[in-house]
Amino acid sequence: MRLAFLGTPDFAVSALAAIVEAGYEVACVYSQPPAPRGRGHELKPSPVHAFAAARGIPVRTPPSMRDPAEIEAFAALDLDAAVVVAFGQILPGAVLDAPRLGSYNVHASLLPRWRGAAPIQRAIMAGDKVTGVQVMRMTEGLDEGPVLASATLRIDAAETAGTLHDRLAVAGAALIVEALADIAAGRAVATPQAEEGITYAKKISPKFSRLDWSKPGPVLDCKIRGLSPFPGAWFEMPTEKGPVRVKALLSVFEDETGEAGVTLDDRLLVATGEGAVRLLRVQREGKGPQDADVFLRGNPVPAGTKLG
RNA sequence: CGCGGGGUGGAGCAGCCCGGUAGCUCGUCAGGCUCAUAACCUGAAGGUCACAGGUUCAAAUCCUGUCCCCGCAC
Repeated sequence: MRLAFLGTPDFAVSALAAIVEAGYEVACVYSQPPAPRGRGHELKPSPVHAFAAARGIPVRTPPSMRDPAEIEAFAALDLDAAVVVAFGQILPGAVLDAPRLGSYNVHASLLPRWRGAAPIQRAIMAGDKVTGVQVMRMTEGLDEGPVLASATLRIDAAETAGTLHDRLAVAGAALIVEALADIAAGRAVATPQAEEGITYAKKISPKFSRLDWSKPGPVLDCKIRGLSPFPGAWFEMPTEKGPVRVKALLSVFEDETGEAGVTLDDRLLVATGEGAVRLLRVQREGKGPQDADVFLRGNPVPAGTKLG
C-alpha cells in the first residue's frame, strides 16, 4: 500500500505514527503551512509536519489543494489510498478520487452526529455520555461518507476535551491501521451514515467562552470541561488590584444553591442559576494551570465572593 | 524586535510605585492533643529576594545589562 497522509495537529500525529509503525509506505505527507506560533512569533511547522520531517518523509504544505498544479502533483504520486486526519482544508473531489482505492478520514465522533470541525469539544459541551471515532470513506460533502470502522468511548464526569482528545487519538490511530488492512485486503465494508441524528460541530470560537453563572450548573460544567484546556471557559474574579480573568479547566456539579456567581465556600464552589459548580483546576491570566488548592494558597477566595 | 505576565526559604503568593532589620497560605521536621468530614495546638529548620553592574549611609524595592520561565495568538 502506497499512501499519502494529510493532517495537521497532534491528533493526526498519532494516526500517522501508527501508520508508519504498521509498515505502510507513506509516499508524502501534506500539512498546513508553517505558521507563526509560540513565543517570539517564530514560524513553526505543524506537529504532523515536524513528525514527518523528523522521519525523512517528504512533506508538502500547499496553501490550497484546489490548485490545479497541486492536484496534478498529488495524482502523480500514484497512490493506493490517502488518509486524511484533521487536515484543515476542504479537499476537492479530484484529490479524493485520485488514489486507486480512495481517500479515508478519521473523524472523532459517531457520525452523523458532530460532523465538522470540533466534534470532541462539542460532544462534551452537549453533555454526551458516549462518543467515538470512526473511519469513513471520503466524499465531497462535509463528513458525509460511508463508515468503515468505528470505536465507541464513554465520556465520564471528569472528562475534558483534552483528555478525551488524547483517548480518541489513540483509538483513532488503532482504527485507521485496522481499516487500512481491510481496505488492502479488499474486505472493507462501507456503511452509509444514518439519515437521522445529524448534528454539526461548529468551530469553537474564544468569543463564546465566557461563563454566564446564571445558566444551569450542569450546562456550565459541560462548557468548562468541553472548552478545556483550549480555549478555556473563563470568568472574572475580583482582587485588590481589580478584576482578574481566570479560566476554569475542570469542574464538578454539586447540588447546592445560592445567588448565581457567588462562592458558597472558600474552595471555589460557585452557585449558578441551577445548582452549583466546584472548580477543581483553574488558570489565571498569564499563568500556567493550577489545581484549585494550589491556586487558593496564593489567591484566597473567601465564601461570598461575587464572580463575574 | 507580534502582544502581555513573571523569576522572593520545598509549593503557591504578598512586599517593589512612596528605598531602611523578608511576610502570608501550605508543605517539611519535632513535640503535644485528639481516634470527626483539607484536623488542631505549640515549637523549629529552611531564603546570597534569577544573575551582573550602577545610584545610595542603606536596594527585594530605583537605574542599566544578561539569562531563564509562563500566558495569548490554534
